[in-house]
Amino acid sequence: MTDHRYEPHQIESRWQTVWEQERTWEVSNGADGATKSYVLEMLPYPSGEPHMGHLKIYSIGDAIAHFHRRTGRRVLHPMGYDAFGLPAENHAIRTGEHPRDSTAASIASFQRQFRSWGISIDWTREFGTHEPRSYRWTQWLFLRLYERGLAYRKEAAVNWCPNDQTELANEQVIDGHCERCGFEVEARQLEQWFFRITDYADRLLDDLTALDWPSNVVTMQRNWIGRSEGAEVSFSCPELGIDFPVFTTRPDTLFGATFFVMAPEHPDVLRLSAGTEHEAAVRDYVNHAITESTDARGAADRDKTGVPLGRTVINPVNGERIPVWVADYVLMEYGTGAIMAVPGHDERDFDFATKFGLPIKRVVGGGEELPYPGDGPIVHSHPDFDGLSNRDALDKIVDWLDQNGRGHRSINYRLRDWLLSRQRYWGCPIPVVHCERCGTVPVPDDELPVLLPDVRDYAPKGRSPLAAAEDWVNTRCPRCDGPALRETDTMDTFVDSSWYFLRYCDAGNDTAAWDPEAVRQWMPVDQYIGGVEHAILHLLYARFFVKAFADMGLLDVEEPFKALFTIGMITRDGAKMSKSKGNVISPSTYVERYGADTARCYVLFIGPPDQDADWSDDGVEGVHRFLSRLWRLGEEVAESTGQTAPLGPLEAPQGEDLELLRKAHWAIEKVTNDMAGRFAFNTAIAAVMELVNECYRRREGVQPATLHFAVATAASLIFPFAPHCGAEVYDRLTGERLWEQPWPAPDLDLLERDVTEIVVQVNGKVRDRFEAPPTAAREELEADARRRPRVTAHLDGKDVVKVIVVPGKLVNFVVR
RNA sequence: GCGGGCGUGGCGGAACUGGUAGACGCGCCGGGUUUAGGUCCCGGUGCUCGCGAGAGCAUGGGGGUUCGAGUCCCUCCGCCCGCACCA
Repeated sequence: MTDHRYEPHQIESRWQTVWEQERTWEVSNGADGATKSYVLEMLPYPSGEPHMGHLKIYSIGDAIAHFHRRTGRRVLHPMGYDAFGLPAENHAIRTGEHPRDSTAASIASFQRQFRSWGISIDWTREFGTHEPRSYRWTQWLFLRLYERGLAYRKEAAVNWCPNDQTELANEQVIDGHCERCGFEVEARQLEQWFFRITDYADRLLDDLTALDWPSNVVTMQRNWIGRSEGAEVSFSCPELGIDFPVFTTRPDTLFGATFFVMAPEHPDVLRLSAGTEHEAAVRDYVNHAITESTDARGAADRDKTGVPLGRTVINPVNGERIPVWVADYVLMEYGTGAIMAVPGHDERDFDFATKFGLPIKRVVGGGEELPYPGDGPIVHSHPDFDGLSNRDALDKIVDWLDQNGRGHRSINYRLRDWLLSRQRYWGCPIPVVHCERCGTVPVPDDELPVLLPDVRDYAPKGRSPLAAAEDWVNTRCPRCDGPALRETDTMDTFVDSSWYFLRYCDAGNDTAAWDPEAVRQWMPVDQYIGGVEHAILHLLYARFFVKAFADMGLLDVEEPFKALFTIGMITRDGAKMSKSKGNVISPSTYVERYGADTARCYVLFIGPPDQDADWSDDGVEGVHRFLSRLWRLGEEVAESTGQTAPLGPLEAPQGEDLELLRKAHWAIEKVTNDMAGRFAFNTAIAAVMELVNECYRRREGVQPATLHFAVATAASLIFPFAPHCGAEVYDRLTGERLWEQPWPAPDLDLLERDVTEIVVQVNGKVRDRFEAPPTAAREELEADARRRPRVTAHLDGKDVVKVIVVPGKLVNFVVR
């Protein structure tokens, strides 16, 4: 063995310099006929330094990018930063450091580390979402959505985080608490900007079927959109001359409605109770309900509360008068903010009726007890429907309602419009002004970007910190030139991340967000990679943007991410890494100690990439040992064969040569399948380990050309995971640049064996094994198997009832 | 409550359509190289019984289908994730 040591830092910096100087990973927009592949990992939020999750996600993406390149595709693999957002702003509030400065420092650290990891990025397309050259187009796109009526303003009860002093989208409220700081969220009424994502509910739902996404993510999106088919039915209140429509998925149970409930926020609640003996009680109840936290109100297991309004409404199907109540289990945001209550067939209505002594009526047969939510024949309803299955009755009842003008088919969604305004500093300014005379006026395209002004105080005080920048706020109306005020809200950072992948296609464009031709070339993203925590928000918003832009003629794809892969977390000692637990380890520690190739290979080798995996320092050592072995083998073979010459194949290899060649081709096939068919990087690396082990075991017994081929193959196969080490070994052996070599193809003829191992079972238990030609006939195999001494021992004195022969595999004797 | 996933040696994990359970790595045991330690190289290593050939038991528990089940079906237990009064 040579006394050379594997020195990853020298090797890695050498190849990184080559790639940087030769701009190896840059790709132009000029099509050259090769199939394109857009490989994208979710862009990082630059805060502090990259962590293990970053190492994992970019190691995965890079492996895929390399594999796609070497299998003949033109690969776009860009990088950028989701640079606006709360952590940088909170840091500014604490320290006074401008978010721009802390963000720049963090970005520099990410850039340094990505380079030290050797990730194959086209750096010419890099940008941060906080740069004016980038958010100029975020604003431009906002205005296009505004023109189409897809961005609008309305006053709404919003989720307000009293700690962060900002409102939150529904998606950012977790169990009634702020997603970021954990504070309990309150309700507030504010004028807010929304995107009309609900217009796209059906398309967002329907197009899920065409996506190659993990099924749990598809299910989560489907549930989030929450499409329900049913009917809208009008209940009238003749005293006040108002009709109250309700949405129901169960119009078949209309005859079982025994009361009617309105949400506390319903605009007619106070009017209905006015003048009744319940007026004061209703007012108290509503005030209490509205100020209560969404957390407490949302709990499904909480006791039902409510008060009667002292009014009745008429059930359109039977003319019955049923009492109206107000109760907080009815939500204003869903349906019409009022429901018909059918306690016999709905658990919530049943609980309410039981608590307040309201009548409970069965109108669908089946089930032992009420409430019964299942199917069955209609009973106690109307002669026209009684006896029908409830499903048939449902259609007939809706038809009847429709003909009589009392209702119609209807669809409701759980999905709400996307609230995008934030009373925050570090975000993209919303490019509109408010003019006393003209109202809301968009800033003209040629005045973009509306630059984020500098302020002294970042702390929110119930309004955006931008409101303090008076010189900036006071402006002229673009329409009438009168005095006007700038919008001081900034955009949710999800707006930035909903289109960044389009900008990569044409990142340098300063006359348009993108050239449609450039986007046509690269979109959709062929493989998107990211954390499952973005399964709903980011992925749904990005899909909405792409559909909206497609409708405007800006794009010709309808879906941004053709395939999605979600990665599992890296834990330590079984727990999520966090500062408070003190169990954080950083990638740089390991890159410095073992080199980037070891760190990258290890995060892939640790287990299936979509599962959580626990970090182990001993495991890192093992991977480092493997790369060292591969490298030393390369040195040894290069020295003994005289280096820099690809050796020709052996003619008619035999014995150990044949065995090692077979192992090499077996590894090629295995790694190729693991890369192409699935994301089994762990077993792919294991296969290369097997090949290297085989090289060591057989290196004394094979011809130099055989060993040379096997080692070069190992280098070639490890390249997507450990590019520096792979390139180095391959270069030593052949003088060629590995990334320019096509991915190896297995010689399947060589893999065909002239004997296969046959397993012999007796009653399903393995008793012996022997070798036979794969073409051996069943009778022959059975006879051979029967002759094996270890088999006869188990057959003696017993009846062979049946013999199963699977040619090329096994013989099973069934005995009694 | 509803929806989805998972459960395999001392540990991380392999096992593609039912057909040799435990690839690969860690750890451990033994041998070699070395003045020694480390490195490195070779071999062994699921559990129980047995000197041994070997036998029995093993993929969370129980049951089933099958010549044959980690894999399919039923059931129970445990853990994880998502949604959670959406009418």
